[in-house]
Amino acid sequence: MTANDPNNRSDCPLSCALDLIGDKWSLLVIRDICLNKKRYVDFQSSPEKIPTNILASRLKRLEETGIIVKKPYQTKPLRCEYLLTVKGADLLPVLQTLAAWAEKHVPSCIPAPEFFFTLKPENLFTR
Amino acid sequence: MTANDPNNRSDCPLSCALDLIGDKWSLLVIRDICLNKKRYVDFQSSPEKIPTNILASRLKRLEETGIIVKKPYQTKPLRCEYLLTVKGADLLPVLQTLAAWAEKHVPSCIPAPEFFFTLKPENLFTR
DNA sequence: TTCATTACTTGCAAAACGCAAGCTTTGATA
DNA sequence: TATCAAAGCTTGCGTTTTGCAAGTAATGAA
Repeated sequence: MTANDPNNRSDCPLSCALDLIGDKWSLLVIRDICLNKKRYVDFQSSPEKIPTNILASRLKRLEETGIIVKKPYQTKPLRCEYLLTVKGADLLPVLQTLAAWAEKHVPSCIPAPEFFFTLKPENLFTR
Repeated sequence: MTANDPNNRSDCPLSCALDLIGDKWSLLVIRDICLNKKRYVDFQSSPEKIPTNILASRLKRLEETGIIVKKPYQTKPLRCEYLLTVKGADLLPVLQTLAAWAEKHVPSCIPAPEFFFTLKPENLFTR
């Protein structure tokens, strides 16, 4: 036996987490939602310039893994917004810790705005 | 202008952090070192079974970015161990936060041992 | 002399990525 | 009415990265 779930490399919580969001883009999409971006074009407008096919595939995967939900906000034409679930909002402390690490150790980065570190998961998810 | 450092996708601290360790394997190697693994074979023995060429390339990159150091512990034959720098040890809180998230939200994972959450960066790095 | 260990490197096929272009639905504009 | 723009994608295709297997070099042990 290798892992409870064959999609996981092992049962280690860290390994399981990285199997879900361990890539270059997923956490940036989640960051964007934390910063109140909701729509496809919003994510595309971020400075990292995520390729459109990658964005589509990440949104799909994050939805499939229950980290975000896709919710219509108008019908003609059908337009959806992407929102965090509780599972997704609970990634905020990870983002904050990682951002703090970079501010301390990566000279080329520019500090995140103060308010980012004051955000709390319970204010971010949908119900 | 896109980013201070052309290797970075943007100047966002999160983006900078992910440019360094945002992949499936890097944080697992760092986890291993936190758990007192030091040598090439130690990393290979972890349950995720990292491919040997990937391991070599990650160790190289982590060293180049100042997250780990490669240090000889014997000369005949020359054998080295990999240790965390301060920069690397300071990733521990990220690992702990991410592991806690997975324990809460990923049903298939098995909780990390208690002591993992009691570790502190200042006890992990070399001087 | 052969075998085992450690720490890698190399080759190659498969998968993922990234860029550009195209498509669909709808509302606005001329 | 014809054209245009916006939003949210999909498709094609070349490049890069990954992952598996095998091979290599240095040394010590049997």
